[in-house]
Amino acid sequence: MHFSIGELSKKTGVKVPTIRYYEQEGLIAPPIRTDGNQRRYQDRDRERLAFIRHSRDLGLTMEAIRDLLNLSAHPQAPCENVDRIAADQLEAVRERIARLQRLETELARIVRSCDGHHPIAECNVMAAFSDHGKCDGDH
Amino acid sequence: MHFSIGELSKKTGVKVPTIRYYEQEGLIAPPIRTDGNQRRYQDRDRERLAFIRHSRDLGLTMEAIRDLLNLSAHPQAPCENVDRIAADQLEAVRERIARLQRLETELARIVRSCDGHHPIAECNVMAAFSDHGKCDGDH
DNA sequence: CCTTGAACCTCTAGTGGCTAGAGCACCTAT
DNA sequence: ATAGGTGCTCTAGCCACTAGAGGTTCAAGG
Repeated sequence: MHFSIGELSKKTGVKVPTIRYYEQEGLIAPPIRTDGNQRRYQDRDRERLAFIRHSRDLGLTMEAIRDLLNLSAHPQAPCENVDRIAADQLEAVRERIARLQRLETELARIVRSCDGHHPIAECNVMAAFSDHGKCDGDH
Repeated sequence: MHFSIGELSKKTGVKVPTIRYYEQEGLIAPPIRTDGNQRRYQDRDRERLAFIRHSRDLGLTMEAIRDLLNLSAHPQAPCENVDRIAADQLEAVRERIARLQRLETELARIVRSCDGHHPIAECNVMAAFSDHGKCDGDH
């Protein structure tokens, strides 16, 4: 029924200090305590923490998660705001992918430009890092 | 010949506080000062800072940049270590892309699963955030 | 009942790579 | 001579934790 922070950690995969941090930040409610001041959790807490964990794994910021948790407190309200948070996150992920792909192209070109057998003074990789003019895009 | 930190900033696109931060971190040498204690830079400093800036734009960590700068102090040494830093960075970028693409797939599926016109209690997006079991991969 | 040691507690500081702000001094143009 | 734009140092803040110190409590075994 009631379990310790270590057990909650094992059940959810969230590290113990992180759980305490989430409590401090108001993402999870302060649980009840034993006479000796140790935290004791219930299934309710486990579900909420699992939600937070999974949302973090999906790349959501703590702010977005906070918004979702607030929204979930009004289960009758329409879910458009929920969906918008997810759509925004998808868009953000797509932008980061696009940016990284430009980087990858550039780095691949740089790596190909040298075989590792020159003195550094004549290394094309070194030259490429020095000089943006040798790049195609703007990254 | 000699120019102020503001001018160096304009020439390189690195913000003034960032230049001071790089100096503090030992990436660039402390420049000479005016009688009134203001920094005065030379072209040499501009080149080094441009190198740092471009390397940062290519996603290198400050540690990797520090390594490159140290290597460049031995221009006769073979460039294999330089090339390895670049190759490692390329590999890191590719891993981040792969991870983000898994995320994108998952998020796209989640976003598609709801049209925004349900009460939150029945929202598939909300359900997907709660429960990793509904996901394909492990992100 | 007592002891052991694993797990818990709070509090502070550190991570990376900057950025913002306070409260001053200086430098250049008029 | 003065105005205001630029410079200086120092401290704190950002995000989302993570690490460590120094102490307390809990559960299992004797």
